[in-house]
Amino acid sequence: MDAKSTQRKSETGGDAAQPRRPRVQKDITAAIGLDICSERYPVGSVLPKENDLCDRYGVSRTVIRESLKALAARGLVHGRPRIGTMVCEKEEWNILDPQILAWMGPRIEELDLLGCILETRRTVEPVAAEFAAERATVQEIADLENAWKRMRDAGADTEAFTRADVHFHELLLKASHNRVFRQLSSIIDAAMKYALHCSNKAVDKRDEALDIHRELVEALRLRDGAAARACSHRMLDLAARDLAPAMRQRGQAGRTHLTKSP
Amino acid sequence: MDAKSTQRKSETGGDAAQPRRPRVQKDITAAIGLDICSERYPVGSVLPKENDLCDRYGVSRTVIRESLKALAARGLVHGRPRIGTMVCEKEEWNILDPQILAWMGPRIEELDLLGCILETRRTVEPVAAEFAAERATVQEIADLENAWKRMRDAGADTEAFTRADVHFHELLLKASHNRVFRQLSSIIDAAMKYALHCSNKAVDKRDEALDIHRELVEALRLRDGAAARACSHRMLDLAARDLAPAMRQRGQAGRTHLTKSP
DNA sequence: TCGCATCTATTGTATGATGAATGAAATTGC
DNA sequence: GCAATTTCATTCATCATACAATAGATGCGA
Repeated sequence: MDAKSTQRKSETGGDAAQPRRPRVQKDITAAIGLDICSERYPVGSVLPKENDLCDRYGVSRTVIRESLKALAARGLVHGRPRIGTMVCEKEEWNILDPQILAWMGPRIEELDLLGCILETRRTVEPVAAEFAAERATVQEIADLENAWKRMRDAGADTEAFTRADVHFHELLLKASHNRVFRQLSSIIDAAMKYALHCSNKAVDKRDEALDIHRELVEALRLRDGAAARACSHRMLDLAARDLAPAMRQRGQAGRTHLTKSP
Repeated sequence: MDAKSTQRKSETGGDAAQPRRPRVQKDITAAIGLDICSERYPVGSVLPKENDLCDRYGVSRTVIRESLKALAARGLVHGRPRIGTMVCEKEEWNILDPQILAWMGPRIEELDLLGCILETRRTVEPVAAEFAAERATVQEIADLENAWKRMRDAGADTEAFTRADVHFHELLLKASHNRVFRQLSSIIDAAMKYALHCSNKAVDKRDEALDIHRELVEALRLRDGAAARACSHRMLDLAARDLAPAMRQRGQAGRTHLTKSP
């Protein structure tokens, strides 16, 4: 009697013969976003007018417009009345957005994400650690320890390890009790995941990282700001070392800043 | 026969006798946002269901929904099916958003914006200055100098001075050629305006600030990273000094970090 | 041919209606 | 009496359509 309860057809890519108003905006957004990231619509070009896009994708203008709005919010396109919707310069793209990272696929490497994320971490994390040492609540410190335990227990599961690692650094920024840092955390979240994933590929180096993470939690517990800061620096030195090959292999990468510990 | 061509009435604020579908979404969004920020809809409460809001404001449900979506994007509210739209905790609010700052009005002070903005600047700006010293293009340095000149020529016009000041710091972050810093710049832009406005209220202290800004441009021109960093530190010491009264007058403010120069 | 007003195509904003999803309350089965 | 199920009100997503505003194209007169 539950023939009706089994109607959870979530066939995202399928065409299906049941034209019952499926949820398509995500797909349309992804399709256009993908076409932009793959330079099928090159930077500076104007994409087809909205009505043509409606025909091409077989949806109403509402959906097209919502999709374009979503892309505009990510800095991919910029619409002007009567002119059309133009693809923005890559400089304008919000490359920290998880969707864009997904749409870029392997081409992420062209963006020098690893470099600027590492620079940002070097700038912010030690300070955040120091702040956290005096401001974090016991609950927040406990949460950090739990995240550390999940890293420890991840075993060979690189995905799980990275997930816990990202969560750890997210919690650390939140524990700094600075609203801007906190917001920064959610902004760079997706990029952090990518960066940490690259760091963590070398399984044999994870024990070392694990130790430093634990030491950091210990420093917070002792309310020792200087020690927390130092831990953070060592952690980043480690990350820089592990990332060096991945970054060197494509030249660029800002000078010496990535490996020095001031 | 051209009675139709003279219909360019763009009276934004007026009521007008020809109510032919005015543009109202901005106003509705502001009205609800204002009601939330003034705690007429307290944190945690559920605001009226969409149809009631339609009646109350006399617009279609589409407008209400777009407005709620805009508020949700700012972290003010969070809607769930069947439940309704709930006002989020203040912690969730994106207090860096220009609109929210405007809606908060004088109550901005409750948010400790000055403190966390200053902390962030202390963390990021010196590093950005150092990066800029080696990476900025000559054009970018020239732009910075132009911003400085606009500060110098602002005279008694505090608004113009602050505008140029904000622009200067925005350009500095962009000149660091780090995409995360660059993005940070646009995110904290509105809050910077507020913070610098507070700093710049004391007209007699502006000459000092002006000098340091010029020195920073000079350091960039000489590609002297250490000097640029030092300038930035002194600039922030100055800002901290000028903000001290505004911040002290309402307790709080994170410990010692705001006035020390590491 | 040049400069100005007018026209027109395209994007932007608003409306009402309807299917789809959701979760809490009412109802039924045991 | 309690738990599982159904119902139902409400939000979410889409659609078709109409109106508004704007910038480029057109055309007219001097």
